[in-house]
Amino acid sequence: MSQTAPTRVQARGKPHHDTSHSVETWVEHAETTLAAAGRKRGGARRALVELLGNQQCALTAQEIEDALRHGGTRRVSRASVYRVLDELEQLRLVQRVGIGQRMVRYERVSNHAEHHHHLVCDECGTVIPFTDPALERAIQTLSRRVPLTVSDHEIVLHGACQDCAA
Amino acid sequence: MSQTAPTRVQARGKPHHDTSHSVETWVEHAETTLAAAGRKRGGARRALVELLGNQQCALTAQEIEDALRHGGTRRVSRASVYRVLDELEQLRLVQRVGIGQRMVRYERVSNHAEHHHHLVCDECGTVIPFTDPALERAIQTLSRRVPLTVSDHEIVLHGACQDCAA
DNA sequence: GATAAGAATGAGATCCAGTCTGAAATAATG
DNA sequence: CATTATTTCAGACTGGATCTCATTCTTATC
Repeated sequence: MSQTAPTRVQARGKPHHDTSHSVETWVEHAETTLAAAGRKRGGARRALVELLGNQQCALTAQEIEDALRHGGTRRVSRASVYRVLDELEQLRLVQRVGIGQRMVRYERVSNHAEHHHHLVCDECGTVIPFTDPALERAIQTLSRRVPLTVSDHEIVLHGACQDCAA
Repeated sequence: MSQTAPTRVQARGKPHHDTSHSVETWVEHAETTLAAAGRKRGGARRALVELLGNQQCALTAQEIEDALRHGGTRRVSRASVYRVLDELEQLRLVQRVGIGQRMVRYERVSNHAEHHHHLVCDECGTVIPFTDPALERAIQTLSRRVPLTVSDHEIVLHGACQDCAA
């Protein structure tokens, strides 16, 4: 199991994750895919893609709207946030994460190396990403036996984080 | 992997699952727990407990309200549905299931033998329960290594069901 | 670089699952 | 059956998400 820091909106600028081994970053991939789908390049969508590209973990629409407003980037209307998120989801660039909280969260679809799941503290709501190869193998095996053409999976562990359990 | 029928609101009457090996049914356990918590026995709560006891899988609040209205049982107000669901969740008799759809779903907390997870068809929204011991073992092992006191977990496989994939 | 066609965006109305409130009904107890 | 606390109901309200449509921006073409 490897694990990174709790969810927080990343500042703009260079992505914090290591992309040196990738042929293209998620942002590049997203823009290519969008272009291939015949989309024009508006400012709102570009700002959103850039923001999502810098995130380590899932954000709510609210967090995205606030981050864009206060982050120095252009302000983006709520309608655009949801519309763009839907488009990106359609193109499999972004996925919804249903973490049991009230609000839906969104995060970019990662390449295999970055694929992760979530730990959720039911006390304070903190979301922590983790990865576990053994779990992924179990899911792979299971997916073949199931009466569903599996395209995706989601795993959430609920409990009390170290601060709240203390 | 074992698997049961797609989610559907079960008719009232005898529970469809096999309880012959249990010392007490979930409904009995729920009523005992409720009584121990000093609760009186109102009609709305009793109707809800009975309905949930007959379900194989998670329902939305809407489905519960409709099932009670049309199922011959007494009508129960929306406020009561949510209130009772909250109480039952508090007492660990019911758990929320965040399946990625808009609405939250609720299902009774099962004994170990009945513990299951969900397959969701992203086309038609059908929810199918499944169980997988290997997956549970992987989760068990993982839970010990994680910076969270794990109390629960949730696994959802997304994809296209046999009807929709065809 | 002007122009036209259509895509992208914003502001605000609208929807709806879920929550809250206050009054009325019901259950437990003596 | 009277008392008292719990339970329930109807309906108002909240807030995240969606929809509408007028306006602005992109891009293709000239």
